[in-house]
Amino acid sequence: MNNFIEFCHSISRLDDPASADLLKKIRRQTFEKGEYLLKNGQVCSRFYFVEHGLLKTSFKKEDKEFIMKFFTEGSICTQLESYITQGASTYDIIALEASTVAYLTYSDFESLCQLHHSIERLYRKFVSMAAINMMKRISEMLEENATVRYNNFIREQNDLLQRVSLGDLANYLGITQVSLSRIRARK
Amino acid sequence: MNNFIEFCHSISRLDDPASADLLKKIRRQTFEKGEYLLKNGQVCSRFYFVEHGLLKTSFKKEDKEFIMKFFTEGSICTQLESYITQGASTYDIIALEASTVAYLTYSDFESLCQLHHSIERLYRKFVSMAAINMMKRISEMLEENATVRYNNFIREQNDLLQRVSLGDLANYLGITQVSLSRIRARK
DNA sequence: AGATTCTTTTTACAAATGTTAAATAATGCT
DNA sequence: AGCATTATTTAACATTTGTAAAAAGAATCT
Repeated sequence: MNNFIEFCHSISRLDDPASADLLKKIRRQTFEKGEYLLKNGQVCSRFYFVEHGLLKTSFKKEDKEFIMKFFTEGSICTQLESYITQGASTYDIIALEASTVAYLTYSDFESLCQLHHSIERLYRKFVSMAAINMMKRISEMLEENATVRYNNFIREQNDLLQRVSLGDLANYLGITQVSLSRIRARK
Repeated sequence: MNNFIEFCHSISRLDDPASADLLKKIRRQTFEKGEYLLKNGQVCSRFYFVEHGLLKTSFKKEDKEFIMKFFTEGSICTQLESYITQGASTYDIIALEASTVAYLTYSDFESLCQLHHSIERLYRKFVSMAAINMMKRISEMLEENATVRYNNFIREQNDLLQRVSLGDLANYLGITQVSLSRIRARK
């Protein structure tokens, strides 16, 4: 499922006028590998959907990078805090592969929500999905050590393992690359 | 702010009919210290708001307990995943102090969302707030070690420190009580 | 191919956290 | 008050993870 409007329909029923209005507002853009969709300090003014490619949201602290999330084809990709509050982001969004994204601007999406109850509901469900995913991540970080987290990752996102550098994977798991390398060695 | 309906108004504008309908559906209940609002395996069928008291959501794994969140006066208290999916919860919700909560049942809240666009928007904002909070928690777990997380906790929730056992605090921080005790000792 | 750069692994040592058990302190009960 | 229970701290040792530096391996470029 890498078509935004189809994805929306699969998440929540949209009446025809809503669907038509939504379709009119969807924009599209492509990014090269390494390009920034959002830079630390900017406001995230777009609600992205990944059609092709792979991206990450991350932030840096004292030369160390931490990755909040990878975004693959068929997933919503936004820096939620900045998007919701329309405040400066502390995160980047960076293309890890050449990527094409569909997006709605913040003001378009907000207008659509005002105009169409069914789009407001769609948005509600998007955020609900994001919240559930984050809760799972928190649980996993609480209860499992890095070895288990790594094994969970290769079990649940084996495809990603092929596409993400081990450095980035370590930054996502919250350990150093050296530590990840160690974990991989003893198996 | 420990009145549910006022809290709702403070989050998102509600038109009068919506506000009136919402008010009609709000129920109230009190719990003794130690009582369960939700047990692992049950479906979370209520959307709680804490008027007085203190609660936690937690889960157990191999005798170890992990705490997802504390809920104080004036905050939403729900096991979001179970509530949203209406599936069995893997978490408990437990009163840490005698507590009184206001709540909406799932079916009432869903009906209200169908009926009133402004309540759908309110719900959207509730979930957005929850998502932002969880994202902050994830960042903190990624970038800070237990000592810093403990110091952040006493800085940002010093009131809670007085009300929560150190065991529970350790379970929230994701470390053992022994380790927390050590952190507290060296200061 | 050779040179360069980036990624990953390895090594050695330091620091943080976990585990188990015991000791101490605090709380609640009768 | 005295007893029992629970919460917290301390100690000793094991394991995990971090740090820094070097080595090995892969990818890129000309």
